[in-house]
Amino acid sequence: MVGRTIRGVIVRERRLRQPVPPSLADAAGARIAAVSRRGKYLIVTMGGSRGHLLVHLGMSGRLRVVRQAAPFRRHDHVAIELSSGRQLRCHDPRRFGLVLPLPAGDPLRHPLLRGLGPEPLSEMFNCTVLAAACRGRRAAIKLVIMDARVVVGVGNIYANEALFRAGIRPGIAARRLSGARLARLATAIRTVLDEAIAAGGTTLRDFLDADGRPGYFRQQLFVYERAGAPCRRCGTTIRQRVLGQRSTYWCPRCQGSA
DNA sequence: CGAACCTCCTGCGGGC
DNA sequence: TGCCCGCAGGAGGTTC
Repeated sequence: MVGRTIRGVIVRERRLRQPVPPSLADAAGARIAAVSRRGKYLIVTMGGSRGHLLVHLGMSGRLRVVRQAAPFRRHDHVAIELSSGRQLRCHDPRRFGLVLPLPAGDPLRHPLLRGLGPEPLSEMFNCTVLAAACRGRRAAIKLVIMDARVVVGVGNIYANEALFRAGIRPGIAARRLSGARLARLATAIRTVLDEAIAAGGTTLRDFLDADGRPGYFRQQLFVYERAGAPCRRCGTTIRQRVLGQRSTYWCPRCQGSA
């Protein structure tokens, strides 16, 4: 997309997580200067102080670049027409996603991005930061690492998997964990994300990347969606419960003894 | 302030 | 076969 010009914007469904504002049409004529990311938010920066487009895929969102004439499919809500003769299609059955124009200036000052914690694969995220976030907190450790103010990018799959690798039970109060165990956890978060990215992500049902390919990290999951199955490390039956309204999986033997 | 709970929405698989 | 129920990758918001 970088270097292309936005010829026009087609909005077929405005009712996303936030309504798509009519001003999105003002992007027409702008050149795409850069595409970046903060947490799970995508940022399309337009040249000439034309501002940015903030995109989030929610749970079911998908971005595809297709030829201009490709027929619209159900749940293709927004299309960005590019000077290449192709369109960026925003497809999102559940409509938990977001397409929002942002004014020129630092997009990180926007309310949705301002309070975000460090990127997990950057130097800014380490055991010291994690320990500070856990100090005094009675919340379950899984909820803490899924809190975007603490660290971004750790969704339900990778929270479960990182806790398994660190040998930590998901429901334990964050403040009860020693610095040494939190150091293991910080490392596990980075490792699991690195490996998942290398595998192209995790396709559970319908995830496809921008080129339409699935991800293969599912084959490397130790606990997620494995309730009742034997632990890959010790054979103990994987357990499941709900924590913060999200499915939570753990091996009672590999993850703590308490 | 933290913690618990709710909400948005469609699709799919399982049970009956 | 068809219907109902529960659950699903996120995350901002409300209430106490």
